[in-house]
Amino acid sequence: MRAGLLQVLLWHRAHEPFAGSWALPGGYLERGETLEESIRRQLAEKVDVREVAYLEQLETRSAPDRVPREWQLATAYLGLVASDVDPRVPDDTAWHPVDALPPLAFDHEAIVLAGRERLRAKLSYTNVGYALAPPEFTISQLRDVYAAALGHDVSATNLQRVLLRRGVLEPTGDVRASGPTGGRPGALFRFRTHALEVTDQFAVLRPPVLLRSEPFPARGGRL
Amino acid sequence: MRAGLLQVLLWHRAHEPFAGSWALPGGYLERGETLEESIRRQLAEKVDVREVAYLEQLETRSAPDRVPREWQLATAYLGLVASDVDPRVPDDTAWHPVDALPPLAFDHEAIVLAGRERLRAKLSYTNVGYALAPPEFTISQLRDVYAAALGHDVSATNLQRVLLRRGVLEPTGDVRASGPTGGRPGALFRFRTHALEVTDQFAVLRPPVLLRSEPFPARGGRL
DNA sequence: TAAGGTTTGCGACTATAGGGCGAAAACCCC
DNA sequence: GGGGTTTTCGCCCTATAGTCGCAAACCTTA
Repeated sequence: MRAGLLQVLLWHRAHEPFAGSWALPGGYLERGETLEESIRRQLAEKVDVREVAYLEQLETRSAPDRVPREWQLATAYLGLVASDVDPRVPDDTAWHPVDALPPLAFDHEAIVLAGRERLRAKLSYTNVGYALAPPEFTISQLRDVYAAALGHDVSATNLQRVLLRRGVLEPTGDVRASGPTGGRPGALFRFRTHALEVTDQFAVLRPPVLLRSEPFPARGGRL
Repeated sequence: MRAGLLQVLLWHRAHEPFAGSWALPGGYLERGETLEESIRRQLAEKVDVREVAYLEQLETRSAPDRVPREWQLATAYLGLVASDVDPRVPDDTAWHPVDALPPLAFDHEAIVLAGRERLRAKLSYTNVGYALAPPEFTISQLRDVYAAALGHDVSATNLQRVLLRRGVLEPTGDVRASGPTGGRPGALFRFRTHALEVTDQFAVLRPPVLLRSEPFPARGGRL
């Protein structure tokens, strides 16, 4: 996430198959390694990205023809890097806006799109935003992050109200030092926790409320 | 799903490791096979279940110690069988209520619980119900199915209103022939489609409504 | 120091989806 | 026809969130 756009880190493939096209970074699992450990290792070793704030398994893809003349399964992960960190990446890799992908190798385009959908959904009902935003931020900054990820405008008023009511954000008490182009400085917020939390409220068809203790709190001796 | 309870089909293991305990049905992937094809094959061949109305990949588990003295990955799937079908299963397999699981082999307990959570979540914002319910049903029957899967009481009134408004259910026009213990016969409904559909309304932070054509539809020349 | 421009904060209003409840309707059995 | 049971339906209430507009706070420039 940079330059106001949601971006993916891609490798430029030098060898067949798909020499010349772009692909998601990845590699083979080593013995005794967890999938997640492997992902983190590949990211660190191969593209020197260590600041992955969130990592989630997407899907294991098994179509027999996904790799030409080979039978190969791949497990895709979604990894998020905050908008304020800018890891130096090797020459053969580059960030690409998700909205304007070059031709991708294998089934990687489907994977990227699936990842974007997953991210968009989770932004709605979890606090994953913590993985995209800087440690502290104004609501406007956060709005830009959400807008980039969601792909449409977001109302700062609404964003603030929703995330505050859910207890996802908390004010730091500070105010941003200097506005970018003048204007009232914004209050700073942070995500209350940097671990994934799900907003329960989306469980429709909720369990009935039974013990409503004190159904009618003493209302002043009406009888 | 039978007897008003959410149930899982389990194998009784005859050999080590975990001889004597129960396990999820499964097996090895064959060359050139898709994971989903493999699952369907295993279910058909080994436990003779062919009526899987819904199949969804859960997660690929890779902990190195999940299988003793071996390194083995497994991809778990969630499969749903409608409450009215009762496949005959071999002697070494049986349905178990998810709420009262026997000790399970490997990491299968975690998988079952993950599957239940996934199901519960998807019942809220998709039409997966079609995979659990009979082709036609009264709201009460559907309520029982939902209650079993969700693990808590469900209001028939509410269920009907919600699913009708979402356009998930449609009335067949018929009425159930004979009530079980007398009482008013219920109207019959069916799921409008038996393919997965997601209720969009849960995307909070929706895109702003721009072109509100006809903001104030001709209200009778009030100046 | 005052005016103008810009951004942020916040409250008021509205819309809508869902939950709870109770009365009426439709059936069975006696 | 009366009593019991289940279903249906309407009404009311709440919670969540989308929209709007004005006031507040800051900067720059005259």
